[in-house]
Amino acid sequence: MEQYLDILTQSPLFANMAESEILSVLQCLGAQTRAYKKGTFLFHCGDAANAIGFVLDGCVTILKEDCWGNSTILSQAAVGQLFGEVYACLLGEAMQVSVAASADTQVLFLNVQKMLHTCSLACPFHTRLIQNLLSVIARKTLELTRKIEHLSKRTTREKLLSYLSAQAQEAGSSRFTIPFSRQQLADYLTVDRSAMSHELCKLRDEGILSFHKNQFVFQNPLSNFSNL
Amino acid sequence: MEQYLDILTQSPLFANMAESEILSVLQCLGAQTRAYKKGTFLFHCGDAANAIGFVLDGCVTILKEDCWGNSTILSQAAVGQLFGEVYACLLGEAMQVSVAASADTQVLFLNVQKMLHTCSLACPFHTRLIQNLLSVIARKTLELTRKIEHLSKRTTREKLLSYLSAQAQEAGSSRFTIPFSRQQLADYLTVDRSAMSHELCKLRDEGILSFHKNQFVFQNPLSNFSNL
DNA sequence: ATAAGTCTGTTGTATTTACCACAAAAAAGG
DNA sequence: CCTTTTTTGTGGTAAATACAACAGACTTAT
Repeated sequence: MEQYLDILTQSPLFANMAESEILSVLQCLGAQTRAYKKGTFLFHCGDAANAIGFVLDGCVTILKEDCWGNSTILSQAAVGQLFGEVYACLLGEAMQVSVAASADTQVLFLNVQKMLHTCSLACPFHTRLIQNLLSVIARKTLELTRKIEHLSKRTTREKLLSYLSAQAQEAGSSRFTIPFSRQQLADYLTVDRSAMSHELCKLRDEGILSFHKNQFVFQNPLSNFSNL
Repeated sequence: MEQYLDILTQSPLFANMAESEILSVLQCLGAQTRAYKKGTFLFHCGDAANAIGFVLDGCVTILKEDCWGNSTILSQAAVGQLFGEVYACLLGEAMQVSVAASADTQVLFLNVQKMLHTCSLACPFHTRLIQNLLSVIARKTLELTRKIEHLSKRTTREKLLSYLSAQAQEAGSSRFTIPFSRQQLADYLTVDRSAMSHELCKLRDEGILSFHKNQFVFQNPLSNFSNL
């Protein structure tokens, strides 16, 4: 496990924990590592997960199969990332997704029940770990909520303005940089890239904003970025 | 607090806890009740919340104000429901929403840090409470993820099929009932009601599904509802 | 039973979007 | 420096959507 310590320490799940504390808590949880060949399934839809998966090496794909057999890739978890953390916190909840190894993969499994119950008296790092887990899931919820806010808008224009406005608010300035390319932004907002590009240019021509690459500036002098 | 016990016991946050245990844990957390007049703000955008709000009486509105001053109602929390639980788990995270009382309201505040740290040795109900909190947030994440799956589809037809297919999977049958009226379903999928109604009838005319009120049946004999 | 109100399906039209193809600009690589 | 690849803006067209308006079915209240 020592070989993976640099990956573990960078994960928000082990934030504010020393290397020795991480190793100690892993031992205390009886965390298990398992290897999967590329293409094999870690979980099938309908399974009940009771452990968080931490990708130590390789990559896994989270995918969904609808009732016609079509499968869609929902997301991927690369080295250092978690998967199944939501289901692991919901005992008895059947997974509605499947997880497959998209490369030869090493996964560390962390049992949430043990995390909550085992030796909480003896091991002070437990509290930290639980707090980190809460933070990880809460942050995910926050991100999903924001995304839904944008996706809930009807038109491409409204989705764009909702996203850009939120980015400006977060930056606390009418000048801000976004972490997406045009195609990535279109994917995030689930709109057509060229239609989005078209809207962006219309907004520019209307004098509402200007942009250069990933840097945007809201022009409207009425914009109020104080926390009203 | 005893007068609110029937409300508390029904909340998932206090699931599997006896009335005496709930009272005990509230005392142990030093939970505070506060009253708000209709129309007053509990939190403003930019504030940092460190406690979960539990609505004992009345109702609160969670709303967002964009940088042009337009405000949108995101959701409401009625009696027995929680708000701010996500921000309370993310210490130092500035709220991007505001919370206002939409009626004269009584709110019980539960400090998450105390929940994680205080007297975890002495009070065995702490573990239960933490597990419940994890479950509440994890379930919310799950619901948001599902909604995003549907909203991410481009067309009304695809959104409908995504939602209905998921409902059928959940019911484990091609015959299932949905908890929405047409207007509520259109709002959930953020599409136009009449356009959605139109698509529904097209799907019916194409022999893909049939429906009566809120009861739907997928007709396609190829439908496979096993957990493949 | 009647009336008022709500929910749902239907239609037509203006608007918006997706999709395609393409060219200019930028970035990456040799 | 030139070539190759990627990214981005632009235009046209077919398709999908929003919007409004309305009629029939169904509910609820009187």
